[in-house]
Amino acid sequence: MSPDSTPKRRDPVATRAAILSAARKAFTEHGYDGAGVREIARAADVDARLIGKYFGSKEGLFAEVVEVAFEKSMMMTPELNAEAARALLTGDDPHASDGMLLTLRSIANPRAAAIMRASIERNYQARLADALPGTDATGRSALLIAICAGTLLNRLLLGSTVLTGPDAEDLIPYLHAALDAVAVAPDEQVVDRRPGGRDGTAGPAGTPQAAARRE
Amino acid sequence: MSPDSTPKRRDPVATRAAILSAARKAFTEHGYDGAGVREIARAADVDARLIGKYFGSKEGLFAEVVEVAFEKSMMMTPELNAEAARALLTGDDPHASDGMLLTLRSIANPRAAAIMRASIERNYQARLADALPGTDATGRSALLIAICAGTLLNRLLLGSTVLTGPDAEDLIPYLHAALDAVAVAPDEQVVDRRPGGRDGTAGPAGTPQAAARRE
DNA sequence: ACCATAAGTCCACAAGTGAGGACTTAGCAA
DNA sequence: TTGCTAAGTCCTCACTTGTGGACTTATGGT
Repeated sequence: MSPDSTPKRRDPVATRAAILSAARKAFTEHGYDGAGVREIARAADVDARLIGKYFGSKEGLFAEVVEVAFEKSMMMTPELNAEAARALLTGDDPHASDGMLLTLRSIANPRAAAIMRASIERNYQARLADALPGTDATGRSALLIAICAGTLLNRLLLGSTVLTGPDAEDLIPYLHAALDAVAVAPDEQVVDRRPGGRDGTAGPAGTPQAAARRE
Repeated sequence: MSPDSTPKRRDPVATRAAILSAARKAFTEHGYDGAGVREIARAADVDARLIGKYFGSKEGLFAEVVEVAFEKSMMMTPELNAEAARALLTGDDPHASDGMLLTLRSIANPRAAAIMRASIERNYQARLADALPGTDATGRSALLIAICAGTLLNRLLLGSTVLTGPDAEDLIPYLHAALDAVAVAPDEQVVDRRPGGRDGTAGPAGTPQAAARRE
């Protein structure tokens, strides 16, 4: 991009930030193994050797990227399950699922997986567990993460035809119900699920089956 | 392994099978990008060039591996959700989830993803949808696959501490409920969920919350 | 003004990748 | 027994990977 005419201004913090930003993009797009240091350096308009200078190694750079990857990630609470289900199945915001995509595309590499596990449990799963009422909060939050990850995997990475097609909207209530089955405090769940209870996709639970399937 | 003393017996079908078997193992263990043709050839005790001869390319070999990867995969029906939840969270059978592992570890590569999507929708998701009562069977089967994939991902690949620990058993009912929320015909679901209905992990649904959470 | 520190650059290495051409030779049909 | 097809082997190519050493030069403190 920049011709070698100007020998490049020296700005350590800007350089570091540029590398970090380019790395975040490259890793979420191509995964840990798929993204090369040269490619990242080129995108950051920086010499490749600087990655080693600033972050020690590719692995060190990855660890720092992962650490901030889940910051912009959408947060989930039991009350937001309806919106979460919709976002997971129709998702438009390109940055909401960046952390998940980064994880899914880098999961094949065991070292990357270890780095991500630690960071996720500390920065994301813990917050999620705090928002969950009832027992087994940590385990249930892990389950919620699993459901979200699996849905995004099937839709965005595998490219499932049903989930990418227009009929994906019809599945929102089912995904919503599945999320509620794990997230919502069990006693509330039972009450709301009664036929004649709250309808459609609103509120916790509410399996919208009453109308459909009545042949 | 075999010293070059004997120049190797010629047996095309056995050679082909050996390559296929070694490739299946390598791909499920290290993913598409992580497994090299030389490594596969060495494991099959075969010259690397033969892979090109028999399968055209690494991609061709992968496609054939994927085609049979979900054969031994455990099948799911709404009635088996309890066992499925247990298997997903405590899973011992190393071959039951081979197809899923292969998928999860190769998903970062777009070409591999395209191959897998086609094969999964044709060989696995279709069968699963046939077993689902009610509407949106295809979409719901995609959702079920997503939940299973996400759980295995979090437990086996990411290495979630809760899911790998001994407390994972406590989560079976929650996962069971989530699966039922998608798989079981909605009307049956509501009936069974009533407190005082069927208990524990048995039968469809049955969120086992009655005992827990009563402070 | 000077100079030491460190930011940025260039070249190189060793190892690995997937793929293909040219060759030897085993196995089977005549 | 003689060929001929194809199975198996060897070597090579062109390329990419992450990392490191040695270098130049801008920058800020004195």
